Amino acid sequence: MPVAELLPITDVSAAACCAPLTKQAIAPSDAETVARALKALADPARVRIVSIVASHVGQEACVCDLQEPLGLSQPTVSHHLKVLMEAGFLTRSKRGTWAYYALVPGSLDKIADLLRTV
Amino acid sequence: MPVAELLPITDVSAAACCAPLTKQAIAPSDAETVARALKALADPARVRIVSIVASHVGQEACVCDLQEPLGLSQPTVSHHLKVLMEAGFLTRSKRGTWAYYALVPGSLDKIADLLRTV
DNA sequence: TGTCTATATTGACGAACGTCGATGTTCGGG
DNA sequence: CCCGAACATCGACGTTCGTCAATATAGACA
Repeated sequence: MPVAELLPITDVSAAACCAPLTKQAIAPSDAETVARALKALADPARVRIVSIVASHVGQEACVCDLQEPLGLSQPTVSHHLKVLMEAGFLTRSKRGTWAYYALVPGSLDKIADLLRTV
Repeated sequence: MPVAELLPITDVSAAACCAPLTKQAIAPSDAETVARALKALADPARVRIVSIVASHVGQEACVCDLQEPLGLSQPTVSHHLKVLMEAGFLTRSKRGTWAYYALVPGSLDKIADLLRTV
């Protein structure tokens, strides 16, 4: 995903307080993408979920692995898992009655790299 | 800041679905710290502010540099700047009538590193 | 002193968020 | 075929968030 894109740079002739640029700022649409990913992680419970999942072998865990350490109700845990899935940090694979959530490899590094280049 | 800390690991004798651990998960208090920092960046306008500030020479810009490209009212811009300051991503230095906001060196790398180790 | 300019603060409002209880759904075992 | 277990979805509630108009503050300059 390209981070530094075209940005409609308005004429810089005006104010006296404005310093010159050294590079292009992030494009608004890319900013929204980054913000959406960060928002998915910007919750203590979800940070812990990602960490707990990553701590298990194979980097996957079922809901029953999460509910007790988090101290949250089962619907709330499922809600957070859904948010993390839709943001691309977790995948779900149902085996029998259990639903196993796995960390998407490189997803955390990807957003971390984006942060560095912002 | 230590990321992998002691975590009250409950007895793992119970369920059949639970996979073993390979490391300790993040401590709840650290998760809250990470989440608080991410929440400060989890907004399109604030991502753009950080990017625009970082794009200027010396990695600093005044409010007048931000208001027009963001397309937000001046109070809203000031509000976002305050949030980013309190989260430790920006500093403020007033020179004359203008307020210059500068990127705190390494603050983005710090949170990026935290994300990798979560 | 008084005015103008740049920025901060306040108060208000609608939208989004985190949480829960209740209910729905799906699967395995008797 | 029915029951129980694991998980998802729904509906509701209180809180937080992003935004703005109005107002306050602080500095530059005449």
